[in-house]
Amino acid sequence: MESALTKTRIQLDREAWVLGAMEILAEEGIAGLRVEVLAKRLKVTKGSFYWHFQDRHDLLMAVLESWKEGRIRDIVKQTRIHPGREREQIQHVIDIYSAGRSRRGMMIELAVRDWARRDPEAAAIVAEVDDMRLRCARELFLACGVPLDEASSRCMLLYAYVFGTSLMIHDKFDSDVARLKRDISNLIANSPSMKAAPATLSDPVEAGED
Amino acid sequence: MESALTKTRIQLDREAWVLGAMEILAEEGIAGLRVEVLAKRLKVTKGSFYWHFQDRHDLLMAVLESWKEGRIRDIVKQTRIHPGREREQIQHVIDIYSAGRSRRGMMIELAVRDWARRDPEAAAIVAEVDDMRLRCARELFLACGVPLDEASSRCMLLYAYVFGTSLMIHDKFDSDVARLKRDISNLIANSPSMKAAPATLSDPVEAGED
DNA sequence: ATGGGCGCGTACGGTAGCGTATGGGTCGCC
DNA sequence: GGCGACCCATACGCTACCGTACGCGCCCAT
Repeated sequence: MESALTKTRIQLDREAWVLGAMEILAEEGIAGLRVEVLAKRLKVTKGSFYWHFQDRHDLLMAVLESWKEGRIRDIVKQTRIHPGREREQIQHVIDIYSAGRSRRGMMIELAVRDWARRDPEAAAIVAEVDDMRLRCARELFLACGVPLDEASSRCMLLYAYVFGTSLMIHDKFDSDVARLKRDISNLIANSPSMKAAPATLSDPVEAGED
Repeated sequence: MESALTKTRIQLDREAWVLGAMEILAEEGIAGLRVEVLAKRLKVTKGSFYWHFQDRHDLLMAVLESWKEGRIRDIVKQTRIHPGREREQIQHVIDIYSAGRSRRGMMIELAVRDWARRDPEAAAIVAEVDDMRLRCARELFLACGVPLDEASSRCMLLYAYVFGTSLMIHDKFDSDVARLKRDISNLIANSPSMKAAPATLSDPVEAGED
């Protein structure tokens, strides 16, 4: 057992460092992710850091990998075909991000994408995640009876919207935000070629941290 | 007149510094906008900088102001009502950003928005610009005969899309990018309540640097 | 011609951050 | 009970950057 004096100071492993790094990434962006700052947050010194990681770049790659795996795990969970509930699942994907829900997740998402604009390694990861998400979401549209081309367009619009809306500040613009979000959701997901009636959001499909 | 020896080394003024700052902002983001780096790019030392600006914050505020004015000038130009050409103007607003055109403008746009996520002063500027753009774009929809609520939803979707799509990396996803962009543009701008036939992009409405 | 302000260079102190060197403490295990 | 392996602290050199102090040349007006 750990000595009684160490209290909560359990040994840190790589995963703990990566988790801490995600916190900072969400709050400060990639530029604010500094090893001495991270160490301070974890109540240790960087002597510890350089035991677990070769250098800062090593940490950043671990962060990218961890992020990628989490995103892919979430998206396959959210888009696993539940016959008859596809429309509902599409709605759920839109809501997860575009609603204020999961603010932290979106902050990390935006930080990683900003990072990817200047770092080819981050860009490669984002490309993978985007491709995975788009293909998975398209399957949902296809399962609803939407033609391939239209399905591609709609899920592309879907993701561009959820990321883009998180970049905007439109407090003053509209009085009825709920209506706005509902209308936009319909513009994205309501195809005339869809068989089922538009879903009005019943019980959540599955609870993802995403 | 300037001495013949100074050649191109015209005296720097605030505007020249702000223009240089915009360049760096586009390439490196707000975190990379350092006064010594900027001075080096302008072939002077920071001794000059601190003559024109009180400190780094002073420069950043000037950059924000300059950006705001440019964005507002562009949007009012692009959305000044040309009777009968409103649909075309909407299309133009979409194309300006979502097409690869004006990459530099979008880089600055994204850099400022990333900046605004952590800086209240930048956030206030972005809020102003967003509000202006949304209202101007809505006027175009209204002029096409689209009802108010729907016009609000569509122009909100429009801007969220153009910013969001610039954050994504979807090279592998679709083979026919042109069709994709055209389809999405139609999803955003083609309302059943619009009187005119869908525009197919004739001559450019007006050439804005935006 | 000359004095003063404008525009910039030089030099300095201070902080933050990266990576390294090295030593020490705490386990498990024989 | 001693020996590694593991985990971390301390201390150091180095670079980048901020902001300040100060000095110097140039131009314009008197």
